[in-house]
Amino acid sequence: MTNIHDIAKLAGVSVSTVSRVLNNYKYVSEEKRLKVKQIIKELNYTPNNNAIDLIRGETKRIGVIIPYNNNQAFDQMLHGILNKSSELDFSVTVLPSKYNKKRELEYLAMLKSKQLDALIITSKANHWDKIIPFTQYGTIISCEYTEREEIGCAYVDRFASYLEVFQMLKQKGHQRIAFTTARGNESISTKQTINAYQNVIGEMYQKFHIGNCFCLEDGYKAAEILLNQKNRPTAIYANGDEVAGGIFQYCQYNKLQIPEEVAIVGQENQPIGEVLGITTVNHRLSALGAQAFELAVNRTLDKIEIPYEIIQRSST
Amino acid sequence: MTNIHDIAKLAGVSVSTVSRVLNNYKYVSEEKRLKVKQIIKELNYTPNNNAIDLIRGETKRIGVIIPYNNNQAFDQMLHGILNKSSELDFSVTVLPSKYNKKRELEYLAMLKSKQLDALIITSKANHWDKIIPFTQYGTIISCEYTEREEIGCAYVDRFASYLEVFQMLKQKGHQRIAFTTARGNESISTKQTINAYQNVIGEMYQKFHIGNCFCLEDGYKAAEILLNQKNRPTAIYANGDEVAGGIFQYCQYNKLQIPEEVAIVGQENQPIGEVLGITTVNHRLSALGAQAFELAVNRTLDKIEIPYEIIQRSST
DNA sequence: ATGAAAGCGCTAACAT
DNA sequence: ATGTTAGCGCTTTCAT
Repeated sequence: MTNIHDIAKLAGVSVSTVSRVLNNYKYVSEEKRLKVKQIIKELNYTPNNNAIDLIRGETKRIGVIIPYNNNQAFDQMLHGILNKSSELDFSVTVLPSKYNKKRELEYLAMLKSKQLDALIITSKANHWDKIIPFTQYGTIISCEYTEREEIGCAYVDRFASYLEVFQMLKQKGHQRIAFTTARGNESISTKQTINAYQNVIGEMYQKFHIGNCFCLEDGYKAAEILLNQKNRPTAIYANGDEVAGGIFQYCQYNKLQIPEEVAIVGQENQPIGEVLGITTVNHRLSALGAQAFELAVNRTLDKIEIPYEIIQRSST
Repeated sequence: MTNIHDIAKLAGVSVSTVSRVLNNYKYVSEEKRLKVKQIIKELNYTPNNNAIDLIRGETKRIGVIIPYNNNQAFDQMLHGILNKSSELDFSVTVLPSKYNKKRELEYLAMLKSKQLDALIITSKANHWDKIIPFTQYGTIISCEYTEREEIGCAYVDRFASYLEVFQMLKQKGHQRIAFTTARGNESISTKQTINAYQNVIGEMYQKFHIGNCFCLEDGYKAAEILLNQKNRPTAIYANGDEVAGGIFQYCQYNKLQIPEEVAIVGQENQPIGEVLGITTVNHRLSALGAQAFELAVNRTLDKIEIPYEIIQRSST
């Protein structure tokens, strides 16, 4: 492997001069600059980035913790992040956590071991108290709101969006409203959904909440359970358009009129929802990811809210 | 920043002993090992990975070049890769190319500058001749078949799958078959599709080929163009289930019976296709990605074929 | 404008 | 079993 010393020797200059040429410093005579460039080209030399990272103490690399890597919501965030990374000169390393606390901490430790300049947490398993200490080693940006001032965040006011959906449904005359969520009660968004439900509808009715819904099939099964109850719900708020699609499919298969017999609302404005005419809440997760990435690159700890929008379609 | 020397000094040993403890070497007395570990804990010390990467000459990091980061097909490959990366102890850096040749070469140069141990190319813009030279700096794995023996690949026999679809359609009595593709004629899969078409149907009829189709909306527009011709096609082979979904939507909106008036075939077995009952070709892109990742990690240049499957549904 | 030299933080060959 | 030391390949003072 040819290195900076080889170049220096062959160009008849010192390593510092080569380094200056490499980094476009001024104060190098045009003559030597040209000579060095020529040798570099001849030897097809490229500097070793690990040495540069070591000495500079930064890598221009940003990590993104993603719990599931086949989930629409996190995919959207990742898309936003990746788009932004093309513009800025940073590369992104994707870190799948599956909400494993230990693994998540290992990823955080990558800040400490200088492998990452910053870390974007799309969703976390550990408590903030476990995470905050790592902010001394690099910027940490969250895609969920937190008051902790050591953490920057790009977030959407999910509680407000949940509230609005339940209110909209109630206004349309629905009294028995069910909903699905991804993780169980340990997740913030599940808590917020339940909270919003109680706020608008009142007492929580356990049989109208199905957890662990991620994909189409989960939605289908959820619908099966929900709609086979004696006093079945007249509206279902799904935690994603794919899940909503599964519910839609179940209704279609069982000849349940939408929205007359069952109204459906999804989330994230996916093509599947568009094609089925499912009312949805667009949380603009791609824009959120892009914003998070900008915060990470600029090492800014601002709290930036991304506005959501409800898209009315024929399913409500 | 505390480093290995600090630990050595405080533990009353040499740096090599600390290094040995760090790397779980034998031949360290239990006494010193304990002492070192204690000091490490006390100082909350973590080795600087850049120094390790520099000296070892490898990073345990694999790059993945992805042309579009909001495309079902590439998303699936990425999912497969990411899943595999959780098992193996490698991290993955995602490199969005948008088929920009210069950018793609910059990514390849990351092998040379030691930022990456290996590179997975899901789809490329440059000619192999431009890419091959970089194989001397690291393993390069392609997700498309190539005869070049310097390149390992995990691939699906797309030509065979295209052939089979056209044959299946022909057998069902279709004579006017149209199809959509992503990129134009510069892409391999477009060429293969056309090739298969000619092989089964005969002379290529330009008006039955719509390029630049990526999403639902593109499919809708393609259907609009295709189905408004005097001698319109009776079957459309879409280059993805989302595009197929757009075609489906157009047909539904315009009261065209599926499959009686228009048969539709998609690709990649996405939820949207499942819910709409669209016949599809599952190219098992996720498995393909996982396989590519394994090849990359093991620095193996094998050519491994992933079998595809055709899933018959009500749209044909 | 240019070069010498001191690191950056670590591993590993060599010696003991 | 442990320590000494020479790098890995680069940047950056500090002289000149």
